[in-house]
Amino acid sequence: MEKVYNSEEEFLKDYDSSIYEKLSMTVDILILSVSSEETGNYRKTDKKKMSILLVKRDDYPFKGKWCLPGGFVKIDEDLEDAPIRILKRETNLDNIYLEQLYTFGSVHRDPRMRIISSSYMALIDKNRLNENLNENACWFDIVSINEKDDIIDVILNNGYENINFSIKKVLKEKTTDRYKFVEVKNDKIAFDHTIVILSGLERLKNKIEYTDVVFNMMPELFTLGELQQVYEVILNKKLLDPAFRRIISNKVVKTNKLKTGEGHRPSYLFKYKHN
Amino acid sequence: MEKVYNSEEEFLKDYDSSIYEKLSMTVDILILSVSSEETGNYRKTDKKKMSILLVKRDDYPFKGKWCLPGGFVKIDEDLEDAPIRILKRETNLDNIYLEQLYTFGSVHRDPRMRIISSSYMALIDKNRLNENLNENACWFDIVSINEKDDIIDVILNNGYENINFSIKKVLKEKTTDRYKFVEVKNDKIAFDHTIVILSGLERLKNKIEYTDVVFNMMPELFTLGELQQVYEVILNKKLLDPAFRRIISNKVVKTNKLKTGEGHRPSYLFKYKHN
DNA sequence: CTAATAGTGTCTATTAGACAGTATGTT
DNA sequence: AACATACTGTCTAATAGACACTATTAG
Repeated sequence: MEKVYNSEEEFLKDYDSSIYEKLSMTVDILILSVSSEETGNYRKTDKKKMSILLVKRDDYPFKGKWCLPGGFVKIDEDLEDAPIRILKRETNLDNIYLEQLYTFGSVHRDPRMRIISSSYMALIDKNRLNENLNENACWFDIVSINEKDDIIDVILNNGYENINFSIKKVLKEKTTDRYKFVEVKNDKIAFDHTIVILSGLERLKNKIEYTDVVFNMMPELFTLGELQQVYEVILNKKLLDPAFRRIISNKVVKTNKLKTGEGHRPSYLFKYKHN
Repeated sequence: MEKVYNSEEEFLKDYDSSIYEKLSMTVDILILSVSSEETGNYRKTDKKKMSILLVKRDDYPFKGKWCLPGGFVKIDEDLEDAPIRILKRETNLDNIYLEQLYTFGSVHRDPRMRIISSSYMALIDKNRLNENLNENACWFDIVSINEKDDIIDVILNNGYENINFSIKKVLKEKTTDRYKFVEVKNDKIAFDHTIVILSGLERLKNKIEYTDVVFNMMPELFTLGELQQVYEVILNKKLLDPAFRRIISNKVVKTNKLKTGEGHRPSYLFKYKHN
């Protein structure tokens, strides 16, 4: 016969947590930033690209493949503290914008054992790039993202190595409009991290329209041209100057400082304006 | 000295998964629907309210309090299959729109042991309400949601019992625009489920604007008046008829059927149009 | 007839898109 | 001077908000 408890304290004292089969939890972080590539022409502005931080696995499983920085959630650690700790470990950066993306939990997503993983997105100011990176970590530029017929083709490059993968957008039945990503081609990225990468890029693309998250990727002072380039690289399309300036006009404040020495008319530096 | 593995198979055969401390994973489902309340006047249309399904806990912890339907994720079950199973158990419904909301993982969110929980939102057609409900489950109408000075006050009612809780929207520092919900007053709802409820309602409010998810809450055939009422109850504000009809005109198809017997001009029935 | 909702026409205000123009520092 | 970007003015197209009006049924 089952024991009857009269208070929560009494119940908890007796509680045996081993009756359920337990599992492991990890977090994976998609660390996004915008990098600049010299054009060679002293007049032209640098070409901007999105970049993501990947880590080369030097252990099984997926030995030799690239993956997102991540790690196990400690038993006495809040879920949301895990990505902060891992971000610090990999980039030595504190106080970074982090946002939970999605929690993946297929039974066989990790060949070792049952692992459920929460993915996070971190947005980093480009000027903090390449400082104190963990040695196994490496920035990859997103060379191109091409979508046609529901197949998304992505090419990454870190200066030495190309990574190319393809994902298909598959409509779910009972959702009227949502789709999920399914890997079509991928031989260099471990786990389900290609899906995480695309989910994060898509999330950022949406969020840039109705929030101010971009400013987490910007330095304290920036020109409107630079800000526009970041928008363009995230949205993956050209914007018209007057329209762009109209839209961001109430999110920024003009300073009296100028950015000069660029081979053309100098531009005013702006700051983010909290509302 | 560490053993060197030459293949993934070899590595996995030796792998001891017990080296990490494990934890339990649950899912909680916010089941949302729209209910109708008779007005007493044969001419007037029913008053619509959002409703959510809550379960009374008859065991510790939180014995006697209400919570969202939920349960443990089985060790051999995909994460996303768990909410499907639990939804079936509680409502006997299949093929329902389900969407992951957020994964909560504070160390002490469950007093028994370390549990991380993924919350899901399910959207149900009002005409399937109250059929084959699990006996411990009960629909609560959202009587009111009032927001002033970043405090959100919610009142629920199931016909017998009132539930009233308050949540504060607190800005996070390093996010430029995101806030999180913090409980201010709550003595009837278990765990962190008040937060899940508000997150879901907010998500739905946003998604109704840029997706077609509403139609998961509608029957096969509906009038534009009914559809508009569902929009209004989700957005918690009145809409102007012409504007509403313009916006949804490309999402619906008019049929030649009429809804009559309402004490006023009959209205055409419409169907959802996939695009 | 009346109460109540169904459904439409149209005016106005706001916002988005597009283009063309002027401005200015570096080499 | 010429190049490249900075920045603005303005026209047009599209969209959103508001109001007023007509239509149609059950009782």
